[in-house]
Amino acid sequence: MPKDTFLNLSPDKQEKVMRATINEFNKNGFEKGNIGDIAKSAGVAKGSIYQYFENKRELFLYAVKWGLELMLKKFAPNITLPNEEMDIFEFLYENSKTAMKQIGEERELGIFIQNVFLGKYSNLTDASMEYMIKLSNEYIVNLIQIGQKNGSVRSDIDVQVLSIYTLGATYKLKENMMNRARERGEDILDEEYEQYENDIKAMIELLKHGMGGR
Amino acid sequence: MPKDTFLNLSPDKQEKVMRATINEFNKNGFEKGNIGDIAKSAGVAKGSIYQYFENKRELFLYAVKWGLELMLKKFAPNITLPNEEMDIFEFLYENSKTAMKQIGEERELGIFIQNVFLGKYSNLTDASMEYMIKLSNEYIVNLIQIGQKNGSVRSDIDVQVLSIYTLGATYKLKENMMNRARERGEDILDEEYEQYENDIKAMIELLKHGMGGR
Amino acid sequence: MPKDTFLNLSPDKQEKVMRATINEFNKNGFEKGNIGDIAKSAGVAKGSIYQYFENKRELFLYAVKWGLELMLKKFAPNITLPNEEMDIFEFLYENSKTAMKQIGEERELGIFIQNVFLGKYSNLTDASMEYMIKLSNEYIVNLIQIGQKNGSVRSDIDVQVLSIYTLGATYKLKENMMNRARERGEDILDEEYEQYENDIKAMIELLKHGMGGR
Amino acid sequence: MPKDTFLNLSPDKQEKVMRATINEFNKNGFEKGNIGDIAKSAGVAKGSIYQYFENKRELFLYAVKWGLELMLKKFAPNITLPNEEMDIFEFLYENSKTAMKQIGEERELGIFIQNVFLGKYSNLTDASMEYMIKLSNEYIVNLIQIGQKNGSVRSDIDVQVLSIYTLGATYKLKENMMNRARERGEDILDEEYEQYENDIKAMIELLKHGMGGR
DNA sequence: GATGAATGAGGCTTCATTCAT
DNA sequence: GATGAATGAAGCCTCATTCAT
Repeated sequence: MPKDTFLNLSPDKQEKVMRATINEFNKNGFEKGNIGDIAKSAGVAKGSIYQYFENKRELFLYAVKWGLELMLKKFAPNITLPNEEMDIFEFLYENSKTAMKQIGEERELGIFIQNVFLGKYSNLTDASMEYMIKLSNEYIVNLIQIGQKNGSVRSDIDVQVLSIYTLGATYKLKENMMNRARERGEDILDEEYEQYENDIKAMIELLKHGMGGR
Repeated sequence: MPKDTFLNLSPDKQEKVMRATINEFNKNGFEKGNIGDIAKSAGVAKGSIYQYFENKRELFLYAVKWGLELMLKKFAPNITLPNEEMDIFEFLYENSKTAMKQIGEERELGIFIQNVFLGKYSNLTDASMEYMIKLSNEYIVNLIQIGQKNGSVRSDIDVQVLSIYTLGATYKLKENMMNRARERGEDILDEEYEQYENDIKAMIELLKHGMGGR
Repeated sequence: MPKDTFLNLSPDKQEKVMRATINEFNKNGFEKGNIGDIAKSAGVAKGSIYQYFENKRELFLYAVKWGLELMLKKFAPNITLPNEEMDIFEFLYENSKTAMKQIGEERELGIFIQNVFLGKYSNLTDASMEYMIKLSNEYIVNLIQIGQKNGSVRSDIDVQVLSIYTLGATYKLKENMMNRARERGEDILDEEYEQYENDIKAMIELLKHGMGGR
Repeated sequence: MPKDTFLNLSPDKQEKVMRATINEFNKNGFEKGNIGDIAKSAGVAKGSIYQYFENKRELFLYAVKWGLELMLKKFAPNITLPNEEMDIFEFLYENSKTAMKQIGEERELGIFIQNVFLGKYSNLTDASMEYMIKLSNEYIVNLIQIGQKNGSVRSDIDVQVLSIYTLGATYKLKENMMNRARERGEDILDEEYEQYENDIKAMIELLKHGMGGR
């Protein structure tokens, strides 16, 4: 969706523009997000933004795409893909720890993407974003189906329901971590890592066995 | 926080203004929400809004308060308060069914309140709103503690973690119901009720026993 | 220019309204002067102001008239009228001391009237105000002519020029006293009276003999 | 205090904006002065004004600065600086004649600056304006001190008092000339020049020798 | 292609005046 | 006549987008 002018920029410049965009929208939301400020902090002219993107909306939308792809490029190697034999909860645990580290390294970006998926910008979603959300949903569904096949996940409940449930159960915890990450400045302390890890463990345990007594 | 001018209006008029407000913010969010349109659809002059409220922000904030209180007034009688002996999950189930009906009857309002608590307007929270959120949090914590005392909830996990988890696990489902309610027009069909009920049951089951195999 | 409704009010009420008016315009000027605030501080309803006066402008204009008349009523007995034999400068001196005391007793009013004559509200002057200004001008002219007749004022310069000159020469000093009166709270100290008196004496001396050397 | 955007404009454009500003404020005062009208009569878009100045107040304040500087640039060469030997009254006379011509050539500007110094916009004064007023005061004090040294001004009266007196005595006359200049259209007739000159002469004479008889 | 000034629609807010009780 | 709520015109200011260089 960006114009060719943008794609012809050096990757460094592109990144600078994108990060400026993401920071601005994180700080002020979409409506109050200011194109002039984005341009300034990216070190380009305001007019240039309009040579790169049709309008504010397109800029935003592409920032989402760009952010997601960066995440994948940067962290995909660390992601173990699910396979037929693995215990799904074991997998989630490992995955979450990875995500935690990612958030550590890419705070702003992580917050941005989270907000997008949490629906903060729900008025802005378009076809491409819906596609991405669909993908991420399929990923979870796939995961659960593997779990059901190898018996690590119960089969008496519909996959879709399980998927939604998982997303939700994970959501608040992530949000919590986001907020803490935000309040904190740059550095993550070891004790915090431990804290996070404990939270994640508890969450996985709950996902697996529920919170019922006995 | 409204001025006396507003409180002196007939309840009918007050309601008309509030519903117009809520509809507008639901439709366009806070920044794009248009005072002129609110006034028009409430059938008052734009200037009148400013005799009722200091500014847009106060209008919004009061709409939240008003919405919550209406919800309570309207549905509180149906809400069973938790008591020492009750099974927490049983309680959640009953509660959710009630909530479901509420959403059916007060679609716009329900969506509005949800959005507020889901953080869509997070820049706007003020002392009074934080207080309400705190209240709702305490409510859940209280619930869980009762459960832990009477053995219906496991005690080896921290109350706060359980509380966050519960909120999250419930959240996506609610959202889902919201969206469906939204897309649908006015009428809820019987089959939908059934569908909702099944979803709720599944969610409670998962909350209780987890999604682990066996 | 006020409507009969105003003139039928008790003098006390009338005074309250007028003083509130004068205070407001002193504080905020005409444009920013707020009818609602005037009403509030006069203890009447905003609508009542419009039953007393046609509009803001008329209210202002009448406040000027009222203020002037009050001044006259209150201080006229103290004012020695000029007579054929008196030394004009002696007369001015006595007059100024009186004015000084008046300012002490009717600070707000004095400031208001001064501002009017100093042209702060020059866009608002109407026929009646021009008439008053003309009167006050004639008063000075008359004074000077007496002086010229009895020899206390030089006759080689045009009366109009002398009149303007006198007004001007007096003006800055008055302004000065006004400002000091304003900054000070309620009380005038004896030393201040002395200070004022010295200033006045110096001014009269300059008026009389000029500031030329020798 | 204007933004760079303004300073980068061609001097012609700057002048056009400034004159439009000054005219508008002369005509309607600050509160009623209309940014849209200023823009229109300067031939720029309303929004542009806000790219030049932070807000209405800054626009006004800069117009004062600009006006003063233009006056200096334009007329400074004609101004004889006071020196130790000169008769102060002679000096004032020459100066006033110059001022008179200036008013002839820059009517609107002259009126504007006069109004500023006469306190018509007293709510708006800021640090920079106070500084200018202080300067102009110092100028007069300096003048008088020279006079006292070389004997052309009496020494038995305080410099500050003399300074205030001079300002005042001059003021009304200037105002008078202003008003006449205003009422008249563009052209100054020769007879008027003569009239002015006579007035000035009379004023100087009064300043010097006073209006006392004999 | 880059730049940054120019544009003007749009929105919040104020408040003199009118109106209904 | 008094009251104070209702009205809506008007104005400052923001800022996405366009334009000229």
